[in-house]
Amino acid sequence: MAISEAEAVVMDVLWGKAPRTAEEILAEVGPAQNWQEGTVKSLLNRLLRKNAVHAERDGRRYLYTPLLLREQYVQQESKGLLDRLFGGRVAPLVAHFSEQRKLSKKDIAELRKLLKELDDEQP
Amino acid sequence: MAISEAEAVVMDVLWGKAPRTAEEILAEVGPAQNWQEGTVKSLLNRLLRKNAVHAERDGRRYLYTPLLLREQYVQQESKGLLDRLFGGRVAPLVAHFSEQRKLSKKDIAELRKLLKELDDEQP
DNA sequence: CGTAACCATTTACGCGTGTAAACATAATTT
DNA sequence: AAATTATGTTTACACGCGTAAATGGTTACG
Repeated sequence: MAISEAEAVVMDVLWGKAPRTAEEILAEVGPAQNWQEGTVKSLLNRLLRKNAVHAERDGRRYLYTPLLLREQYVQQESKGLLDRLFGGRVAPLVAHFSEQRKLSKKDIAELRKLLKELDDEQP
Repeated sequence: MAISEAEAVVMDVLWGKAPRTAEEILAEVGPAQNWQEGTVKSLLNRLLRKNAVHAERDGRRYLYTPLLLREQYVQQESKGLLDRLFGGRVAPLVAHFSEQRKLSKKDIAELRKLLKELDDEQP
């Protein structure tokens, strides 16, 4: 089953550094998110049930490690959006942002570089 | 309030051609989606409540027209994903697909053309 | 040892969603 | 006019989500 947005916030912490305790996760995410302890615990339990994280006992507490990889998650999410909105193709997405003037100088420079690299790979 | 995925399917029909009756929408979307009549009606009502469509009486039925524009919706959705997963920037998204080898020849060609056009615009 | 502190697990609750069945009402057909 | 059809509106219901309170079980401290 897919992980929800709130759950993804917790995953993000674990992707940043793992393993972590619930307390550490709360410390990193609680203030910004305005979450209580119970909220983080619930999310962790749901992630456990979804096999997105693994918990290992460490004394009286648990250490949580991500099982779902960030790459996998990003892949699913982006592919979903691409399929739903752009016929599964990347160029129309970029065109969309281009039309909205949402491409920064930096984006454009990086895209150029990327295309050049693709050239070099496949001579 | 944001429109849901099922609601977006209905919007898609209306974006394709409007105005439309509920029956026409069902005809276009029912088979693929395995939806009954009631389902489409419910979704239309929720879209009405969210001010995403407008309904105009036409004899005994209604003609539905989109109020929310496809552009707006696509913008919201893509920006959301970009912000959540790629720090709000387009290039990393493209890089991601590039790494996953999900860029088609056609994509690459189109991206090239797009970048060239950007060049020409801003000489 | 009894009790407080610390963690985790269970339970809760309102809300949106997906999916319709029921119901209401006006128009058409018999 | 009665029955049927067409169409929209209301109600339903299970499920996931966001958010947390309540409960339960250990360890630590007085």
